Amino acid sequence: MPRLTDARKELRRTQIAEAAVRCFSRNGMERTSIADISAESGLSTGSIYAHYRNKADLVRGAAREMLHRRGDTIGEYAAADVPPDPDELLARLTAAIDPVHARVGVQTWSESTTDPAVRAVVVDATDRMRAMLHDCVTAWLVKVEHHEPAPARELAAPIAHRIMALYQAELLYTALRTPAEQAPAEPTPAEPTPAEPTSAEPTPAEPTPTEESTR
Amino acid sequence: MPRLTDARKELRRTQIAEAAVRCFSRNGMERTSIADISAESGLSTGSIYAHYRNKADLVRGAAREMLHRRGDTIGEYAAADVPPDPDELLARLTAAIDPVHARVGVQTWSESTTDPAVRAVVVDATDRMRAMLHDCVTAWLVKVEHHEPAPARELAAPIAHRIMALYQAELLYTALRTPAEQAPAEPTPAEPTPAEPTSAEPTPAEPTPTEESTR
DNA sequence: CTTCAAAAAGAACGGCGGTTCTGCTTGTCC
DNA sequence: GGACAAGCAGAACCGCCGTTCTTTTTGAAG
Repeated sequence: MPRLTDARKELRRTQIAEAAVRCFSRNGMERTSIADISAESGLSTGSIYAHYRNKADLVRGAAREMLHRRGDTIGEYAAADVPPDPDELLARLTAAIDPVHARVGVQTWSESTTDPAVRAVVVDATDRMRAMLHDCVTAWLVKVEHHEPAPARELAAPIAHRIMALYQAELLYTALRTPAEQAPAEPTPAEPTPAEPTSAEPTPAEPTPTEESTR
Repeated sequence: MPRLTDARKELRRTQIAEAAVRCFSRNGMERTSIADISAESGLSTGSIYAHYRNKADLVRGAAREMLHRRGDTIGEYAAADVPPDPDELLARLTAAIDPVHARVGVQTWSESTTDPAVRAVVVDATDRMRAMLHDCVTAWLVKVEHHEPAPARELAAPIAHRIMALYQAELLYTALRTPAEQAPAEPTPAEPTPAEPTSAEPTPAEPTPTEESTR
């Protein structure tokens, strides 16, 4: 049966998921339409449904994709050969934060509030990452601080929990601080920007209010 | 001009805002329709628009309402006559967390990602609360630890920042841990629960997966 | 190279939901 | 207590968006 080869199919899925993440970062999950994701991914609306059952499934897939990618990135930063002390560890995690992922990450938390499937993904990723931090801190206690391995694991647990909490707060601050950037001007053939016909929102609101002040 | 008296009008606004918060807690902001809020508040769809210009305005109002209420609650807990030490302070803040507000709070963060007006509200509330913590910690340093007032304020800043971060993480954990409860069975005259006609979601998903495991 | 089912494109559909409109009702001011 | 603008209810409207259907293209297998 001539289907797409599994590798190619998986490629399509991540292609769509990554496009979705970019859209979410700009407009939020619920405000992003399938049409938006189609345009961003270069596919058509119909094709999306060949790879994801529906929008909820896509959201779940995109969340999983993003969290796994972030987990990998963080693993690299955190698991140096010589274990960093907790402050240094947190500093590295913080430095690795990508604003786009931070925004979508926070949106994912919000979605977890409502959708059990997304919550499962988020809770799993969180547990996974906390476990990694736990190992990391334990290694530091043993190799650098010369603790015994057994009590070290006990001591490491609350420290890892704390690092996790501070990291999540940092993620939130990044999401709040960074303004959502526009889509990178699609190469449309004509139309030299017809001077903004309508101002879109009936609520004028402050024109980008109090930018900095959370940190 | 016979309008409603200002007090009464404000009453309606908070009535609507509180109903909105309850709906948001159950279904999320975007999945909540104006009709839902109408039903919850006991008003009609048309009336809502006599008090809020549109849904975005309502969301902003509800967010402000909830954050102010939370700020007040926290102020009471935190500002005891004898200043608590940082650990005790955090413990009190944590104890005061209401699951409903936690969920809507996280949703508010997510909305800030997209809507500058909501972001302004959130950032303002955050700054306000951090300032309060700063005062609180400073008071503790001065009155209990017998520091000089001037350096105490310097010392208090990073501590307040940390307490804030840990509190926000705790808010997130509460939001992730607590399952969204159902609406409290409207007193509908007849219909003795006709055995759930359709299961609403095409994706069956796990029937409430891995409940606990985040903390 | 041919074949054939799957994948892709894009139009079409159906309904949900935000907003508005039309009378009826209420409460405030004189 | 009356009058009149407002609040209010509920129906009606309209556009958007998730999903599906139809047709065309693509690409793996023999």
